[in-house]
Amino acid sequence: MSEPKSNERMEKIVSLCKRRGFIFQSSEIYGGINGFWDYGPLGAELKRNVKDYWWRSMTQRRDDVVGLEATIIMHPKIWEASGHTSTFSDPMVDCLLTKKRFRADQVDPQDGIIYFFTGGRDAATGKESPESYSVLLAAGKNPESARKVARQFYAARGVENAELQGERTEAVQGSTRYNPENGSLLTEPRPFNLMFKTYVGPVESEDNVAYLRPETAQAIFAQFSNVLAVARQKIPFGICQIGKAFRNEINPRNFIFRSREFEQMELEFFIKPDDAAAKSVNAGEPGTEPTWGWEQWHKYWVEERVKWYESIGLGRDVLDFHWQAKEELAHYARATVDILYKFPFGTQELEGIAARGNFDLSQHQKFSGKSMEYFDEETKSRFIPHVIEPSAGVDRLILALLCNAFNEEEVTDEKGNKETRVVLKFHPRIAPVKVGIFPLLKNKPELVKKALQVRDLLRDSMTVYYDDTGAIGRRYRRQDEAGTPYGVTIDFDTLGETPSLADTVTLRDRDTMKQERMAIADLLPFLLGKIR
RNA sequence: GCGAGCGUAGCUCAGUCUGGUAGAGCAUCACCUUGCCAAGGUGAACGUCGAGGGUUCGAAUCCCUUCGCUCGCUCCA
Repeated sequence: MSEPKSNERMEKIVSLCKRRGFIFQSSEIYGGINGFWDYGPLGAELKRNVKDYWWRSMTQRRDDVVGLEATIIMHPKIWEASGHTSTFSDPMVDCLLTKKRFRADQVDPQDGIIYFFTGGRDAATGKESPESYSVLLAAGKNPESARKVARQFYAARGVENAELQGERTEAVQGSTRYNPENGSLLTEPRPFNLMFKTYVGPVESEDNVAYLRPETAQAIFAQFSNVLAVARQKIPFGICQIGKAFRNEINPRNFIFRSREFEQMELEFFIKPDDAAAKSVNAGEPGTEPTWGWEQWHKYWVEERVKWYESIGLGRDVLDFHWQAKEELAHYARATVDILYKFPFGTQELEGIAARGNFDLSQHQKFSGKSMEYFDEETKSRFIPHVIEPSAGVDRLILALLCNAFNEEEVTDEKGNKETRVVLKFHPRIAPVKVGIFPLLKNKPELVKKALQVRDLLRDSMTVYYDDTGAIGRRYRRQDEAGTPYGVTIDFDTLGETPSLADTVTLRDRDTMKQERMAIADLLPFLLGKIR
């Protein structure tokens, strides 16, 4: 079985994250807090690189996307319009026998006879349970099967072979209080609100309830008109945002994969409805973007996003794709593609690319009373734009990058001993530290001086890590675990011991462990070429 | 939220059954030594044994509560 192995791999990754300062548990000195994680020195750099690169790719390098940075707490009506207030607080019920959980509104109504019991008692041991319980039995079925379920219920409470107390029956129609699978009574419906609630202002009253946003998308819709008015953009165009979002998850799992406070990178790309696009002047010429319908735009963004993942080292071989079936789609979506990564704990979603129709803008128009219509000069038509939404989770992407980079290699040293080299093979674009700078020996001031000069030469352009402690091999390995793609060593040849090699250094490649000599003057252009 | 397992140094773990006041390896830091892949030597620092309470002359060890982590179920609009 590969199951224990993958857990072992995950444990090694979690351990490395802590040991090297990528990720710590939040509030650890107080025992931690479930579902919250902090990024340490290397993790903070890694995350910043990922977000910066996304931002550059999505907006700075494009003409048709602009940015937004909105607040986390917004007007509570936003969540009514989006549907979060109702759908994010489904009452849940649990089966008292099997503990299986249902959404209260999804329990099928049933008819039949309810068998009530006031308790169970074991005549042999004298043990008893005074808990009342009931079972719903479909009409015409054997009453013994209801009693059997009840005896299981009392057995689970420590009363074996219970004699059932106080049996009585009652016919019902359309009850949703019983588990359709076994007839057992369910718990009372309990609300599960996944939005974090707070109060704006000092008084905690129902009038000033507010929520921490459960997604960043709604802020973009809410500010659509303002951005449209100032950005000098014509549809199709997009608004993107990076920011924190909060969900009071019932059960956070898998390290930082599902946490209660997390960060999203979202684009809302606004397009013409298909009928408006069809009226465009270039209609009939395939591939002319203003005429594209939603399906073409949806495919376009899936492809763009996959290329982006490839450009930071997550190739198609480690990704997977899931085109959601009609019945899986959320209420707002016409189509959704999930981009998944093959994590050690299973293949899980990194990003969802949804075609949302005009659901969100229509809802905000309805709830706010403000028009969300766009006037298209070209076709002289007025419409509420439709939207394609690529929405990625930053933290789960970080986890995917860590899992993908994590390698344990068998290496043989000069004495023939085998040992394990742990190396994080990050793409240089996102690696937290780009280059390590090492004087071969610390106790030779000329080497140290020269090394510090090289450090200063590179430091303005990238993250560098200067290290002069211990043996050179140890320093290389230390940077391997941090995922630093290059190591530069200043040796006696750099100082001119071999005149032809003066002012050259060795450049060590993390992945191949090979070294080449390079002139100091060539370092900066070479490294910039790799990390941009 | 339910069930099971786990929580001892930065990391990996021993010690818990059978109460007597905490250990190993690795890592870290300093100095010495260094000539390119975790070399060697000397020394140092690091734990109220997840937290709180109880039993006891005495608790890492027994009991209760709680928090956290892992797995299964559930949930993931």
